[in-house]
Amino acid sequence: MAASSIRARVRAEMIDEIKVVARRHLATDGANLSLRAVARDMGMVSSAIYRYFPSRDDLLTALIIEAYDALGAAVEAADAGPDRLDLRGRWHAACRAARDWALTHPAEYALLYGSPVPGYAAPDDTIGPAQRPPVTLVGILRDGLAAGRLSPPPADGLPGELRADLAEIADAYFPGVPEALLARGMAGWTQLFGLISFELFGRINRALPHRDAYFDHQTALMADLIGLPRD
Amino acid sequence: MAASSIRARVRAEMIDEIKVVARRHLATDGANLSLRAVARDMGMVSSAIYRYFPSRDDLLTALIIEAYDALGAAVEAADAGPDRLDLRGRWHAACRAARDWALTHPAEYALLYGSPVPGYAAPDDTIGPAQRPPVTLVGILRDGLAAGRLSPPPADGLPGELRADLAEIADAYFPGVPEALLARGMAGWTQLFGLISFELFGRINRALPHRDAYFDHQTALMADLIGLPRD
DNA sequence: CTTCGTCAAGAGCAGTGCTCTCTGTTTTGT
DNA sequence: ACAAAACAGAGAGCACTGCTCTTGACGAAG
Repeated sequence: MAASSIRARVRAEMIDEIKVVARRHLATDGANLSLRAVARDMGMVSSAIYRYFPSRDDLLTALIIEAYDALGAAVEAADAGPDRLDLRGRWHAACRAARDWALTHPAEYALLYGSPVPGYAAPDDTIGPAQRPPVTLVGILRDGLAAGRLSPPPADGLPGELRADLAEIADAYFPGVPEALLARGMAGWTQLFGLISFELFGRINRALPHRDAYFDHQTALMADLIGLPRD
Repeated sequence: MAASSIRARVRAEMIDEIKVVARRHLATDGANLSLRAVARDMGMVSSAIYRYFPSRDDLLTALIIEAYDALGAAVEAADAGPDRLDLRGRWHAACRAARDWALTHPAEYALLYGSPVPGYAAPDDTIGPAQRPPVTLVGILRDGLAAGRLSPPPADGLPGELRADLAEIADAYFPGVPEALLARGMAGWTQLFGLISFELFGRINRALPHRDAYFDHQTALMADLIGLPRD
């Protein structure tokens, strides 16, 4: 058993090293990760990698899950910083953390939120980690509502079918959050994703050198839309 | 000269057919376009393609430019439908047109707004067509401002440096549009892009079957943020 | 009628993911 | 303790990719 675990430990270390090298390749060479190049860097032959990952897609999936978790952890840690009642402070901290992580890990961000690879379908293991950032954001709204520092927006503009969809999501992840507020929270999350993607994928105007200020202003606009108090 | 132009015409038709076949491959097989497969479909050998396009990236660039123009034309046509003073009608029409185009041309949309290919840098020819949708959207705000149906938002929250950046963009594309309003317009454009990307790239909640209603509600929220009158 | 530019084909290079077979080592069951 | 089974890595090979270079044929221009 102890002898078995030494083999298992070597194997686990091998898997880790493959992921580290693969992540390095991802950062330098971009999204088209080459198994052979990873193997070359490790002094192995390409077919040996298949002892540890059944296919290239499985290696990518492992990297994706870890990236989701890293992003989620960064956002959660930032949200945990300010006072619980400082809703705007938490909002900005969480948004900035997501952007900072994306800017320091552009290739991994592209892996998560870029165009999906045609043949590749993200397995179910990814959906849990993927939801950590939006759950954190809407959590800020939930806390604000509970503390009475946030009034739910009018729900009159919501069609019934959409309201039912949103209620289902709220039941699963955010019990007690009214549908209209949830919709606004999702709008904030969509905007955050759009802002980061525009900046990272280079579609943003070149004539916008002060990107930090632009980002902060746009996230503040969304905080206004959601109704976070200024205090 | 006439004989020369017959040769040139055949050449132009050849280029067109390559692009048509390539677009078909793009739609079925996804983003990794294979030159050899295109050549095979045309009954040619792969090296013959290089008579017409110096590289695969150049072929992709041609497709990208045409896709930008198609999307831009769709958005502009939709915007031209409603009465000029029906700002909200124009806004929704333009947003829906962008989404419809993306849903019917997912691979081309991914080419435009997905993760950039590592080695590939979009040439300058693309930035003109790429700006047609946002120019159209902000044009709605400009018209509303000129007609007095839209009041510019307060500019007190804008840092000076950001204000200068926005003023430069406004001078180049939207003369007369105040900085704070331009920022809101860009927020709307970012949100539109984020909404479409989330839906198309599958990151949207599976538990949201009524996507049309969701999309309309989210774009209406942005119209509220911008200050488009309800009437 | 010859010359020259264009076109398509073919071979070939370096690279890719992946499979299969072979050898050597390590762990496991008796 | 020893044989059996599992595992790790190497190597060859398949089908595919983008791209280059050379060769031969054809049509337009002088």
